[in-house]
Amino acid sequence: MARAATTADAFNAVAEPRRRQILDELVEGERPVNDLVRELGLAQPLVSKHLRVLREVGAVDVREDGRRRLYRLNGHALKPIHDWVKDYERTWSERFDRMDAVLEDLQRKEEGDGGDGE
Amino acid sequence: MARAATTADAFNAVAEPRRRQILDELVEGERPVNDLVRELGLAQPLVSKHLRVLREVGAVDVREDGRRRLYRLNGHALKPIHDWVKDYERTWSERFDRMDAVLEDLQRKEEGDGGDGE
DNA sequence: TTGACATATGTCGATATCGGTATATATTTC
DNA sequence: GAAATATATACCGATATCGACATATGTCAA
Repeated sequence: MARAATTADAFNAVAEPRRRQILDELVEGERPVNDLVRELGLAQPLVSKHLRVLREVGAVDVREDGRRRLYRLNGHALKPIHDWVKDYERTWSERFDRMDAVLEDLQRKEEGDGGDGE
Repeated sequence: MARAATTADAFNAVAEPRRRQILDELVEGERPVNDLVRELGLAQPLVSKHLRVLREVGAVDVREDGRRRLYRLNGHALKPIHDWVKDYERTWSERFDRMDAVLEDLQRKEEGDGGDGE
């Protein structure tokens, strides 16, 4: 055994900088492959392959248009990533520190005058 | 040329399910390697290697404690991931759809009676 | 039909990665 | 000092991945 499956999930799909670039382009809207090739400055086959990976994890959808294929973003596939990192936000965000402070304050107050007037 | 650098950034570090597991354990607090070995059920050298990757991207810090090494989470390294994926949230979140509706509504109103009463 | 255009796929080479096993390097305990 | 414990590193094999190039497939235009 060696090297567990990788390209099969959103986390891996997005680990490739070029694939992130592609998604960033598609945020602007539907685009044919050739546009991406020009915008990223990559070889066409390479772009097609990256698109395949993105397609396989559901991050993009394709639509036929004559001899072109229009790729569209499907950000829903990225939700698991968002959900996962979200839980780590408290580690760096000061907002949480301040929220903690407020909560502590509240608790202290409640303990201090348990049930007093107002 | 082949296979661009990978394990060098947070996105790749986190693409490995086991490494995510390790981080998830460390959210609970500082832990020695052996605890992680037990909790993940992996071979010790493998855990050490994954920890090395996480260390190199700054996602964990180490502290010596006798013959043990205590690893601690440093979620700050995950911020770039959060920042990136955040922009895609609008793709799946209904909140944004409703916000768009409200904004459109406001705009329509403003255009409808440009500068009228009140 | 022929040729130009748009895209996907196949093959290949170089290399990175994961996991396993063995071993090195502390550090504590006896 | 010797044995035991905790962790890191080195090496190896299998395989996946990226990028390059060539080529297949499909569509439009003349």
